[in-house]
Amino acid sequence: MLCIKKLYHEELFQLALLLSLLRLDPESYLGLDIQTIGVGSLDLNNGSRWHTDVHTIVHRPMFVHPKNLDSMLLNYERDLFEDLNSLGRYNRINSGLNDIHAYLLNVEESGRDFDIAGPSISLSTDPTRNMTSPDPSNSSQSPDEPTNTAELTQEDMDLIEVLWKQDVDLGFTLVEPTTAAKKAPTVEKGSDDEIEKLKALEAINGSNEKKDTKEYEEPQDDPWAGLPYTVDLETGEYILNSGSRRENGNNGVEEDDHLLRDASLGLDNHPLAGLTDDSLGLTDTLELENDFPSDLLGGGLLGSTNVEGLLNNDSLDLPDGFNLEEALQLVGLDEAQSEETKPEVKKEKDSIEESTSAKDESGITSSSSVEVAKSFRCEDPKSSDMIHTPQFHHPHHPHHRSFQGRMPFMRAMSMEQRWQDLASLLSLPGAPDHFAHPAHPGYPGHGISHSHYEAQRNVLLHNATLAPPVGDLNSTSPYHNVGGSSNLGSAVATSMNLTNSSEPMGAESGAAYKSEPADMMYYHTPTSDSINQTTDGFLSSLLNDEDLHLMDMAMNDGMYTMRMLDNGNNNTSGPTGAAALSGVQTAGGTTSSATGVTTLPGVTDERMDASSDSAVSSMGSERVPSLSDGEWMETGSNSSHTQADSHYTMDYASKYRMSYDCSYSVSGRNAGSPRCQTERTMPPVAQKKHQMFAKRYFQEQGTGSPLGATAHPTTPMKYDYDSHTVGAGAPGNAYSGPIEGAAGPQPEIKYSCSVDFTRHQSGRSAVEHVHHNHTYHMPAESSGSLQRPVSRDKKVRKSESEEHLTRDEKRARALNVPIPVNDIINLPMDEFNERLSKYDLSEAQLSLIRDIRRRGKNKVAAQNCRKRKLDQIISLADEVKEMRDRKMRLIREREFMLIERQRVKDKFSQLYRHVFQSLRDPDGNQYHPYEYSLQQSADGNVLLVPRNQTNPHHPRSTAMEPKTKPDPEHKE
DNA sequence: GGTCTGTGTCATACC
DNA sequence: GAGGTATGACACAGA
Repeated sequence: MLCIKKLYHEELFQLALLLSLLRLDPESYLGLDIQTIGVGSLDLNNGSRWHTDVHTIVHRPMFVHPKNLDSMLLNYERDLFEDLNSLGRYNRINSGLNDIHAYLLNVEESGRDFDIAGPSISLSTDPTRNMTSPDPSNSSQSPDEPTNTAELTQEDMDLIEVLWKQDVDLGFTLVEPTTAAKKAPTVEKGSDDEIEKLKALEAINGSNEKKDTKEYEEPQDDPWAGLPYTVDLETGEYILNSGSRRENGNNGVEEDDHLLRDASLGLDNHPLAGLTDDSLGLTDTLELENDFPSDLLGGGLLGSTNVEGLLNNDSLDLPDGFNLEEALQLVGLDEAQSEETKPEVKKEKDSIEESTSAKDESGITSSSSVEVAKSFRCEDPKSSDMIHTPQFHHPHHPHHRSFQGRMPFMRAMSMEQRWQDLASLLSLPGAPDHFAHPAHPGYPGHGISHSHYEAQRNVLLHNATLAPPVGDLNSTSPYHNVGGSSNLGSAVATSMNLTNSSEPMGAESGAAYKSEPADMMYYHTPTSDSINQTTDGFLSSLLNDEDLHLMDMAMNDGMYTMRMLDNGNNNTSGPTGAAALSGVQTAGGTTSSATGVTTLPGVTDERMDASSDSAVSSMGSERVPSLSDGEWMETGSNSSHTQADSHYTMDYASKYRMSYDCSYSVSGRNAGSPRCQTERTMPPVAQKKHQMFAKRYFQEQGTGSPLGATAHPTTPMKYDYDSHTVGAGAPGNAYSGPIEGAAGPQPEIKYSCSVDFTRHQSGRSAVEHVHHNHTYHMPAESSGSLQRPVSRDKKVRKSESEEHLTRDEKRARALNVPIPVNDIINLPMDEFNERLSKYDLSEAQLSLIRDIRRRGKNKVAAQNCRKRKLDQIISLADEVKEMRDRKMRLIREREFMLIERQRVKDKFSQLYRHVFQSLRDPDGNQYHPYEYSLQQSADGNVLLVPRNQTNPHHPRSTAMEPKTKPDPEHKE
């Protein structure tokens, strides 16, 4: 309760300063003040007393020169919040208020009515002068404004005198002359030097407490928080207001002093060292009673450097020498680190900070007339910090955290609320009815709060040895809803939840959080054809907007484009996808359809399916110009290339789509791809056998048979093309079919008629499949009139086509190799040998044929290999991104856990102090924190272990008197 | 003219 | 061992 008083006085003091500065009538403000600050907990006997008390205190600043009030206020605030030792200095500054504390306590304990004169006495040793010597500057006040000092002097003087005497009679230690003297001048003179005098006073007090402050390891921590104490005005020492206080005398005071100082010391020595943050908002007694988280707090899970190192390490435990960033840069993920990792967290912080700042600012600037508030906020950065009290809750701001340490939550909240109150107050400065706080219409004021407080106090006082818990401070005010560390944790949790929940749509954090949906989209898009087809741009946008930004930039034109193309082609592999095909596929398909050869759906499907391979299709697309120019297609190389591509496509598709595409996609993005799904439908038959089967099947089926075979989507197309061309062209007629067909269903077929070699080749494919023994010279003649138009075009381009001949094709032409290069390359071995056996080939020819076949095979293999590499890179990039996202999630979780740990630490520290301070030796004295510490044994008992006792498991072995406390009481 | 990219080819290893 | 495949390395052409 006294702590509340302390805060209360602190609040009042500043509030009074503000009121004085604003020329407000303290008398009219009193009720408002009481309700605003919620001093119901301060109600000793009845509310009216506090009114008077407030009145008295409020008048104190009136002795300050009004001209200096502003600067004084700033200095005061600065002293309060700037210095890390603000608490100690604050105590010094407010020693006069502490005097009031002492007086109030004395009065309260004495059982007599609390009266106004007591505090007045503490404020000034020369009340007469206070009353009779109003500050000259007060004359500058508006004559309409009430003269507060006059009121005080008129009414209070007598009371002061009487109570002074009463205090003396009751044994209350009067204000030390020096203490009074250091207040009196400030109050009396009201000169321009008041600021300096305040400083001097601080210095004086500082010298008096130098001994004490130097022992504070963390002075910002108020060791007296939550303790009933008074300030010995003679010695300046803090006197614990316990039942043994008077008995112990100065020894007790010193004991308490040490104890309180050790409140942080003990914690420092405790596994929770460093946790001296005395956040009053945390002290919810009920929560404390359910918590003794030493194990948790001492656990190294969160604090382990392993985790930190792991999280901070971008290498992700990659092998030595592996530069992830370099690798990421290669795949375009490098910059994502800087854009998503740090900025993300930073943005998250900043967003909260900005929101809180905006909130505070809005609350402050709600009244434009609050000049003081503005100057406060603008001129004094500390004040600005003070205004941003909600930021203290944010764990991401170390300075805020530290600030939080030296600024109790209640106080912080009070400051903010005070501003708001003042803002509201200034809106109706002259309003007669101030007793209902305009800004808090629903605020109950004394009654409820008081009763609440009383209830808790009574409960707590059941244990006479227990000091009033710090935590019940919050019970009387709504502040605990705002400033508690639990709220801190919850706020963070809320923040986390918000950020998590808003990840897909978050603006700031979205940059990082969107990545997960993006991942989902990205990884899961292949599960749907429609998505693949329609979300190409969507994916790109997502990727661009998020973590994949750079990756997308790096890959969208390459890898992803290929992938999209792959998907697109794959999507077009269906019956309806023919229109989407372009280049060779489209040409072939349209040609086929244009020829009216409606028996080619399978063919079209095959070709499309054959082109479904991304790498091949892209390459095939690139080949389109060459294919379309006819010259390239005209020669055997054309057919060779086409079939090579087709073969490659088919080969790759048939072999890798299942075995590679699905298996290599580590990230699983292709797991559900239609391609793989389609591929899965394919029986895992050996490709070579499959191809052979296909070819033989067509051969066996004859010209008309391929339709059925080609209609099967999984049928290899390597030779289907030739087969269907035969079948499509003219079943049963090797020459009248695709080759000589007027419509020329296939480009190569159309062009193949014009050139002898090509004719042989094209005719070969048709003839040989059917008759197995048709010279490639025949097709030209046998092509008949149907082939003439085409052959004319081909002849025109003949010279051009020769330029596009591959080396092998040229060599083959030079050596008059009777077998088309395409066949040389793509024919199965047995058939290839069969073909070879049909010709009487020279050694050079045979060698060339075998080299051509080898190179052709190798070329396809190289293409497949490259595509495989590309896909592997993409997969790795996806994995890297996934890992990065996971890392970010873990970092966020870790931050959250750290915040939670800090919150629990705070609770524990308070609990520790609470329990330790409640312990009494047989004589009723408190244990010295320097000498004892609370530790928990393995069996759960809380032990009071001497500090020189390092082993907590054998506390009784020491010379000191370790005490085992039952858990129900002390584990709380 | 240098660089980059795509492609073909060779050599090699492996199946 | 032959054939096919995979892959690194190199060369070349084109942008």
